[in-house]
Amino acid sequence: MTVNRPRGTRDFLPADTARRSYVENVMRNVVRNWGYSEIITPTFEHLDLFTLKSGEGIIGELYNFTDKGGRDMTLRPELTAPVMRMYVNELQSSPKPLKLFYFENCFRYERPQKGRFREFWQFGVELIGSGKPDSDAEVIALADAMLKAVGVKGEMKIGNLAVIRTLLKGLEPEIVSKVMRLVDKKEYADLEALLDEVGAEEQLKSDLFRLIKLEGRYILPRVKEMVGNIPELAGFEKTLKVLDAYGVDYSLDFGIARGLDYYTGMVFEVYAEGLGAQKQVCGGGSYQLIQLFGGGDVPSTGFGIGFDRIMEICPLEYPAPKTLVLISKPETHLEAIKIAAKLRKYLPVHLDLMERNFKAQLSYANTINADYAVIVGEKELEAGKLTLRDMLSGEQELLTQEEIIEKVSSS
RNA sequence: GCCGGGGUAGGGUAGAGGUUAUCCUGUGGCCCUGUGGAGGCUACGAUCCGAGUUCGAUUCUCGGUCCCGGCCCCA
Repeated sequence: MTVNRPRGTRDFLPADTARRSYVENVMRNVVRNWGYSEIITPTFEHLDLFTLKSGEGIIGELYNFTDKGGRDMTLRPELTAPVMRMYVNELQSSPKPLKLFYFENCFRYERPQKGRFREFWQFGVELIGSGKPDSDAEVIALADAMLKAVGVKGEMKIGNLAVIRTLLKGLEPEIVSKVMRLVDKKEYADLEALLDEVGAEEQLKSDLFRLIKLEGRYILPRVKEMVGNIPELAGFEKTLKVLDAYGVDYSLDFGIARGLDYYTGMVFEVYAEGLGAQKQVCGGGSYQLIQLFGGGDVPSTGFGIGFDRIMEICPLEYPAPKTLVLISKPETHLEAIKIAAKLRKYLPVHLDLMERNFKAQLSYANTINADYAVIVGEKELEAGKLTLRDMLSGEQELLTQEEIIEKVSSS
């Protein structure tokens, strides 16, 4: 009987893993240079943490379980809630703004398809404690910088929920939720039907449709005509000015309407081509979640990047380090081990572990695509040197260990 | 949860209701104990699972499962 990997999970082979961790570190370097600190939260949490945030309805999409103490638990489906929980538990009195990032696996019980797995990785950022325009702008610019650093070209769309909420303030809360869902899905026919059904005013209808069809970078004046000069727009305008200074390319879209109540103002999404039905590679915005978890009234802004989708379209290749294979004979094998120990301080070194003969060791070096073979034979040891063979050109020269390290490192 | 297309060695494939199920590649060993990539020999290695039809099923039928894509959902 063979046991297969669970549905929706993946094995990452050595080459995949090397590339993934390379790209991951490119992204890490960007966020670190923006002054963000990495955190790690538990792989599983109390089920309540997520039902509190997203409602009981998400249980169907969670990998939840009851532990041996009878507690309802779940593998984490995302990291914003855990980070907020961590904040409330341990970080409330730390200096603001608090700038955190994470790179972790998440689990969702969903039907796998292109760009969607049951175990997937999220790279995310949370900026806690500031609701100022500059903070919103920094988070957007950081997402933009991270995507650029890994060579992903996407379309950045920015919106602000205050606009559509102002427009809809005369409607019942549950109607507002329905409207926002339809807006987000761009189902305009259903939207019109719903508005007629609830007897919305003509003015509201025409404004709403105008609003969600507005596109581009310079549509704010027309938005103001509809909702007036609400204070949120002043801040939003400032955010956009900062983004211009950062040189971020974006377009505005007030049809981004994440239905969940804790999104308060700015929202943004990045879409990329080449991903089939799952085009969104990044989503974020400003939100209020901390009160929900028992903390104070602390504004936050954050985003999550779907790392697996990034890997699908990211053009970066892993620059493999130069690799050596030491080739020895039975008489020189122990000496080769001593030499390997020294060389390994600088370079990846392979040694024969299968008692192969000279020729087979060289053949192994070829098979694994080693860059160099280092021959540790009697002749070399007598001379106090080693033969370095370039596996590509076949050229050989007699060198000291130091010369080998120097030559290989600089090639 | 729903719809469509698939599943033959580690990877890629061919075939056929019937004797030992192809071929390529891979990996180990040998030819070959100080010079790899070629070649030869050799070993390893597969019909997704279950039920049904049949004298006989890997092939046909049904169910399951997994993979791929789409819908729904997307915190």
